[in-house]
Order: sequence, then C-alpha cells, then structure tokens
Amino acid sequence: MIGSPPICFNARTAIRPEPSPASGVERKTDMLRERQLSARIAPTPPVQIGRPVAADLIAVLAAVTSGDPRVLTIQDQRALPSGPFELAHRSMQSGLRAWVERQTRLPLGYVEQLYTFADKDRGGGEQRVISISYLGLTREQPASGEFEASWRSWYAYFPWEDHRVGPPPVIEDVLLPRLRAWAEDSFSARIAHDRWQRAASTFGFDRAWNEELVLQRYELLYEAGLIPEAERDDAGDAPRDPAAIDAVSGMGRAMILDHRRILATGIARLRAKIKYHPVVFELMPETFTLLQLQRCVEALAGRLVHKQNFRRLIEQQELVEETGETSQDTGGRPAKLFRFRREVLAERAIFGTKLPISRA
Amino acid sequence: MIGSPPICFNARTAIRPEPSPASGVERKTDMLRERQLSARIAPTPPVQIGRPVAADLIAVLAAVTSGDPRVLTIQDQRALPSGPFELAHRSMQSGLRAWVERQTRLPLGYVEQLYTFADKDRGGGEQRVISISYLGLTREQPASGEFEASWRSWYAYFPWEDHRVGPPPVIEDVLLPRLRAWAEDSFSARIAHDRWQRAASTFGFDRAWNEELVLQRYELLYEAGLIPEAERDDAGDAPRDPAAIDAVSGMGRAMILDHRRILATGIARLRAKIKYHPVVFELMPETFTLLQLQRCVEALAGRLVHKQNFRRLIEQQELVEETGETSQDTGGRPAKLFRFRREVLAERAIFGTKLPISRA
DNA sequence: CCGTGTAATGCTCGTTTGGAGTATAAGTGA
DNA sequence: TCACTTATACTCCAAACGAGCATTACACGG
Repeated sequence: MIGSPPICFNARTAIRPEPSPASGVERKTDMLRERQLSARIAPTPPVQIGRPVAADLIAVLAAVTSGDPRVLTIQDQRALPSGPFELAHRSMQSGLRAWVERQTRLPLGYVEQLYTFADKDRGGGEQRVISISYLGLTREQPASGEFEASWRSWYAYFPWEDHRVGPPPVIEDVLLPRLRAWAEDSFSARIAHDRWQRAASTFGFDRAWNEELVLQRYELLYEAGLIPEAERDDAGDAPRDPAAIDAVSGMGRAMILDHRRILATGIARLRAKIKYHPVVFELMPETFTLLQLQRCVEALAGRLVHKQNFRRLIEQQELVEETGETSQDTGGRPAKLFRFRREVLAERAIFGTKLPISRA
Repeated sequence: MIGSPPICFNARTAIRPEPSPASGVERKTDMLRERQLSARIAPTPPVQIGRPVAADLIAVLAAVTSGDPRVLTIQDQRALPSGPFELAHRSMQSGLRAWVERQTRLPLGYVEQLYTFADKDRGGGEQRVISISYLGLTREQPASGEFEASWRSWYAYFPWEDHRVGPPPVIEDVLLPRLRAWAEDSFSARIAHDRWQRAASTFGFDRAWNEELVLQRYELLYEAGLIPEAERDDAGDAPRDPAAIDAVSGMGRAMILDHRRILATGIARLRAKIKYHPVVFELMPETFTLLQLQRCVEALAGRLVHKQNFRRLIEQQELVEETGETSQDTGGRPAKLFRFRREVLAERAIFGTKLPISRA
C-alpha cells in the first residue's frame, strides 16, 4: 500500500468532503460542504493516482426487537448486506443510507463508519477490493420483508457474548478447555503463557468480564483455530459444507469471508458507544418505558444493569421527558411512558451518557 | 447511556471508549488473518464488485519533541504525506508502516486507521478517489531530513487548541466575536440560537473546555466560514494566494484540500486515546523521567495535569519501572529514570490509563 | 558554606461517582 | 383477598478524583 514513490506526495488538489467521523449523524454542515466542494475546481491534479481497485460497502445494520439485538443478514443469514460503491452519491455515508433505505424501507437513525479493509485477490486477478464497513442503527419492527434479507440475533453468531443471565455455559464447557489446549500446544512455555494470558484477560477468566472486547475475543478464537472461518481459510480450498461448519458446536454460526469479524467490530463499537453517546434511542420506538429502555441497553451490552441506578442516570442527565401517558403491559404497576429529548443532541456537543452495569 | 449527542457530565475524566476496530497495534493475528483470507476462495461473492476507483493513503504522523506535539508535513508544511495504495503489501496497515519507515527512517510504534473518505471528481472524469487516513506515532528526534518533509507543531494549524498556559487569547479576541457575529447573521432566531449553542459548547464558553472536541471545533469554524480552506472552496475556483490565506489572523495555518480536517481528526483521536490506552509511550524515548512523560501528555492534551495525581496514577497502574538511574538535567532534584513496562500490553487486553487533567 | 531555585516525592482531605441494597407504592390477574 | 410484577424513593459505602501542603534533594551562585 502505499507506494514506493520516492518522494512523491501527491499534490492533488481536489478537496475531499465527507461526513464527520465524529458526529456520525450526518449534519447539515456536511451536506453543505459537500455541495460546495463538488462545485470547486481542482487546481492541480497531476498526481499519479494509484492503480484502480474495486470498492464496496458493507453494512452492519442493528435493531433491537423484544429484547433481542438483531442484525440484518442475507444469503441464508450467512452474510452481511453489501453493495458496490457508487459514485452517484455525495458521500459514502449518504450513499449507504440511501441504499439501505431503498432496499429495506428502514430509516437509518444513525450511521457510522466502522473500518476499511483491503483484501488481496477477492474478485480475482489483479484487482483488489477495498471494503468499507458501516454501522447503522434502526428502529424496531424492521419488517424487511422484501428480498432474501432477514434479521437475526447477533448472539447466534457470538453465543459467548450474552451474559445477561450469567456467563454462558459454553464458555466454561467449550471455550475454556479449548483455549487452554491451544495455549499448551505451543513451542515454548513463553508462548503458552502469553496465549493463556490473552485468553484469560479477554474472556475474564482472571478478572471481570469486559463486554467491549468482542473483537478481541473473536480474533483470539480465530487465531486459536476455533472459528470455522479460520479452518476454511487454512484449508486453502473451498469451504466445507456450510451445515458442517455450523455444526461446530458452541462456536456460533459462521458467515462468509470475514463478515463475522466485521459484525464483531460493529458490536464492539456499539457497546462502547452507548456508554458515552445517546445512540440507544435510535433503536427505540417513539415512546417507551424506562424498563424497555433498560432492556434495550442490556440486550446490546449483553449484561444486566442495576435498575435504580440506571434510572437515576437517565433522569439526572435529562435525556428523556414524560409523555404523560402510562403503559400497563407486563402486569405490574403501570410505567410512565417517556420520549427522548432530541434537544439534547444540540445542547451538548458531546457528552457522556453513562451506563451502570452491574458487577455481579 | 445512551445517547446520541451530548449528555453532559463533568469534565472529570470522561473516559471515552474508543472505536478501536482492533487494537491498533498490529498483531500477529492480523497478519495471519490477512494471509489466510487471501488464500481463501470466495464462496459466493454475493456482491457485484463496484466499478474501479483509485485509492490512496494519507498519514498523520505524530511525535513530541521538547514539549511540542509535531506532525510530519510536506509541501511547505501545507500537506500531509500521502501516497497511492499499492497491492504489494499484506495489509494497508503494514503497507503504510513500510512506506513511512522507508521514507523517513522512523519506526512507527503505533498505527491506527482514522477514517476513509471518498470524493467525487477529484482525479477527473469517471474515476473516483478513496482516501484512507491513518494515525501513526513515532519517537522523538524525527530526523526526517531527507526530502521536503518537515515536522511542525500542530498548534500552528490549530492555535486555539493549546490551553497549557490558559485559554489562548485568540479565542476571546478573535473566535468568540466572529462566532457570535456568524450566529447572529442567521435567518431565524432559532438558527442563531443553535449556532451560538454549538459554538459555546464546543469552545467551552458556557462550560469547561473539552480538549477532545478538536474536530467539532474545526468543523464549526469551517461552517462559519472562518477557515481559509472554506473560503477557497466557496470561491469555486482556484485557491487564493497561499500567503493571503495564511494571513487570516488567528485561524491557524491552512493546508491543501481537507488535510487540516484530517489532522484535526488525528489529534482528536489521539487526545481521546491517551486516556485509556498507553500509547503515549510510543512517543517517548527508551527511558524518561515522570516529568518528561507528563510534559508529553500535556503537549498532546493541550492542557496541564496535576503532577502528584499524575504520578499516583502512573504508579498505581504499574505502567513503568525504574531503571535505577537518575537524570539531573533541568537543575533541581535529580529525577529517577523510568522505562515503559511493555508487558502491560500483553497483560491487560485493554485497560484504562487515566489522565488526571486539572480543571483549573 | 549558605541561601535560593527547581523538581521530585510523600501524604492528607474532601467531594464526586458509581455500585448495591432496602423499603414502599401501585397496578394486574386469580 | 392474595400473589406477583414493576415502579420509585432513599440510603449507604467505597473507590476514584481533584487539589493542596509539606518535605526532600540536588545544582549553583555568591
């Protein structure tokens, strides 16, 4: 990547628009700037442009339905939706948004770039593919319907990530012993120690569980050869029968290419984000009870939250306001209905919304 | 929890999690995976490959020399180094690393992807360019020498970001009045209010200064038309005379295209990162005193730190170990020399290195 | 040799957060 | 009516944090 050109640094002049990596939410500003920029004249282009590559977008679209965090999948739930990068749009972000909304009729409340990958030969031959992945949040009842897409709980792909009812048995029953075996199967005691160290710290064998290490855990399992995708790659030839791959007990459902890794990246990002940015509301219906909100957060974080503290936090931050109505769904004292105070998005530049996650 | 944009809370430690798609530090895992993936056979390229585009990499290379945070620039300090994306390397990250090390002879201790941009019309006609930006940290005495590259304090580009000796006068003397004028120059009182609200919160007129909002501040100034680059874009034709652009007092040195924006992204990312990940050490020499370390952090954060608390934090986290030697450079009691305990990188999967930033 | 300047260090304090627990109120359904 | 479920109001406590005071150690200049 990056070429060898001795001293060259391109003197390109065209200006690059693009939505803010920070705000995620596309602002008027961005649009504005983009329009202006595209009207500009590029003064001095003469730069050797890199050789052509192909680019496409991959989306991790998340929603939470009845306490279950879901992700939109295609191809028999083995792939994330993706599409070619088109020039038609002002920015990739708006392009992604338009594309998703057209395909699924779901409004995307929030879009954020995740990561850009470059694989050698994917599409064959000389051409290289660049994949730019995005995380998008949408409301409930996805009603995707249309084509071959379907929503699926992301814990189907990462069974070890759901700690809402305590640590999943699969960790101790399957992962722990296999990771230990992997660690011990090393050339040196040093490597064995390091391996075990990593396993213990990412899975919390020796400390508290950290729900944000989704990607690290996946990568560790991959490296340890416990992930079907890894075996497939190792083989160097066609993947084994999908059914067989899925059959690898306890390791979760496999996906094509590195889609599962991208999904892990998205989950990790989202779990981190909800702690300091009020994005959860993008996943909630217009009005909701505090318990519903809490359940949503718990679904994402994969762990429980202390109810009283959760409420204290939400209230003291004035994130929501009462609608005046109440809901008496789940038998029990009726709960007040709330609505997200969108004003806070403007009020505070960036702030931390915190999540009280139980230690127990 | 939750949320979307702002929720306030005290400027205490606000530890911001991070969109770290991975650890940033390239691990064996990554290499491994990439090799495997490239050997893999794509089962069903579910995706039509997009039309060819050009791609290049842009680097924000940072170092801290004698209390000054520097960035590597080219073209008379008006551009960030960049180069075409080539297929020669296993990954973009390793490509970037190799390229930089070859060009500058600087070892990159840490590399992290920042953001990927896509422009319409840049290289002319049909072809579109994708720019993938990276943040790289390197040791002191950059000794770039070689070609037209030079290190430059990043506060030359963002004069309002250095609060180490208190808020820079430029904020109250220049920015505040101009932003107020911009806010008032709106169609509606509502817009005026929103504009002022944003200005006040990002620049801390009505609350504490938040050093992480580098990008938001830059974008705000851009939107307000106070940034030379914006005028240039607005003009719709060739940029004005560079000297004239730089002359815009108080607004910092301009750069080509949106390089300054990318730099802002890098600074913001770094300021956030040092609070929960021990990356500062990548900028330090092999051995150092705690005061030097503190100065480095202060240079990056653009604000002072409480010395005693800083030490307490560093020690209790066992990030460093004594070398046994002392340094008696700056007249005063000789300071013990320390060395970073690299083991911690392996010990803890991710942990928080916290920084005690003074409120005063 | 003493006084002064500059840092390094050690310790204390009071406040703020954040995790947890207890108690009580207010509905539904059997 | 009771049994059950959830909403809500408070209280406690300990760790984390921001700040300040006091003391120790050197270099240097008279």
